[in-house]
Amino acid sequence: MSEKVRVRFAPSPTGFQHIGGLRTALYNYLFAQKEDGVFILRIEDTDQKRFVAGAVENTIAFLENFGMAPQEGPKFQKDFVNDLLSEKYPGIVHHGSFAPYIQSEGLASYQETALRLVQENKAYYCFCTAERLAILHDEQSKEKRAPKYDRLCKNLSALEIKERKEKGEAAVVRFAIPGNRSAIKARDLIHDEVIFQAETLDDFIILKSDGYPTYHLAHIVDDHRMEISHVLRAVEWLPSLPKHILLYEALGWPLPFIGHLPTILGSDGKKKLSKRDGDVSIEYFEKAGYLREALINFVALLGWNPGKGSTKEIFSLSELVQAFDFAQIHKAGAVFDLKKLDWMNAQYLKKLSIDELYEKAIAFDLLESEFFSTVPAIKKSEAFLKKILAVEQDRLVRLSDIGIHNPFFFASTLSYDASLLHWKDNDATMTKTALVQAEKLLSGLDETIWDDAELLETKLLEAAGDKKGDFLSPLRVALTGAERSPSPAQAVWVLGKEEALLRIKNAIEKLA
RNA sequence: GGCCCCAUCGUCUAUCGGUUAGGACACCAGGUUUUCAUCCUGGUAAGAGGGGUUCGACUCCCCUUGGGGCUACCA
Repeated sequence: MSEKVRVRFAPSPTGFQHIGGLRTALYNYLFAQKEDGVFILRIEDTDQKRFVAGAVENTIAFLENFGMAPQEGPKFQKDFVNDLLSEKYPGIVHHGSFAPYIQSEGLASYQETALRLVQENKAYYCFCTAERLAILHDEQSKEKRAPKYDRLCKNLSALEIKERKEKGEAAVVRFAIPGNRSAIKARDLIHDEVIFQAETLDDFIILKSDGYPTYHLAHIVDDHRMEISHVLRAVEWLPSLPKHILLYEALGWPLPFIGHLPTILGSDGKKKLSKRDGDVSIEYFEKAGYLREALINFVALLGWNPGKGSTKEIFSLSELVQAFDFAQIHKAGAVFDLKKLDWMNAQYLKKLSIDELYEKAIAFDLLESEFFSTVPAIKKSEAFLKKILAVEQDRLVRLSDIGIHNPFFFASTLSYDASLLHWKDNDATMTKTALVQAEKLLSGLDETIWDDAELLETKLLEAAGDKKGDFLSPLRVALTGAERSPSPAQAVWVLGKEEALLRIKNAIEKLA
């Protein structure tokens, strides 16, 4: 490949980024990095009706947050190159020498291209109303024929077109499917050769009556203008590939390499992932406590794998760049399995240092959660939280799990049934003996030992001897009041001398 | 209806004509452990069906079946 690799992620600003968008962006980014090419963001906002305010800003932030900042595209104002944007996108400018990167900012280029096709007799104006089209489609589907435009407007005279336009009749521009083709052969990076029947193709609209282009025209004009070398997009586009090929041919432009990515399916294993499968937005997963690194890693493996017999599954972004190769991209769709995401997220959480984990937790706004709203300030301190994190790290699946499984660490008083203190069939006397012994041991320990969880563990195990359950179980319950909890040594370490001893004393009183 | 795509354990997948079909998640059992979790060991579990091609097919071809996508002045 001698030509420079230039790829683009081209979402429309119709909502927030979702799992499928993350993967499309990721594969494009990985390929660009791998080939030392350019990764471009382009906004396809040619549908005025579906425009969602804030979506462009959200998309830019999304790519930056996930470490996939594009080299070219719309950017926040701080490092702009030129600012040709209308007031529709305040605070955003074009970054790169192929501006505009937002389609609504360059309508003239699509209109000129459409006009050129009309002049060359490869496209034509159509004045048919939505009503007529609906009736036509109804008739055709009743006769079980494929809905197809009947070309009523195809041979309108120049004069008639002029008159109707002057009368104010709305017109679209339709591409005229050439009649000299029986089949259209396409070469796909992932699907290899795909052959389409030309006779099934409709004279599709390339320019809408509001002057905006449709996707079909717009993306081709821009991919050509931006010298895009490879297009990696969702497989939903595969059926319209022959239209695009015909457009490229009519325009006399070379076709980029095109690959169609497999679907990401919902948990039912059938339909493509959608809102029906719970929220699929990236924001939802971030709020649920999944790490971006884990999300990237997980989504990368949905439809791709390193191949060559590799069993590696944990990949950093840079490792993905190294391993990426679209010869290994799958054709079949992949089910989004939340359980495996949970596992992967837990793996990432375990790898972090306590300081890193703490930073993630704070960035996650952990302390603003409902659980922490009732926690006293002293137990929201950095020192205390880091102890909690150290104890919980191996048990965490998501950041949102922090604290909630061990509420007793945050409570000021414990409420539990005294019978819980007894180890197996032990009676009250034995339990009391164990707790008194523990209290004696702990109150006699040197202050420095209290900061050392491992040493505390050693001391407690020493004292327990071969009667671990008899000694440690009552102590654990005395400290936590819970059937399940971290170990007594960890509980003692987290709570500190004063609170630990108080809880043991309360437990002894419960037995009296 | 038409067109197009797809098909290995429940799920993600390895295999690119010759393997006891491998790994991971999930699940089950056992071990470590004072409980929970982590961790370790083991186990259950797959080439949709039918034809070809071939000395030999999960692998190549065809058909069937099943699933999905597209079929808008949405992308």
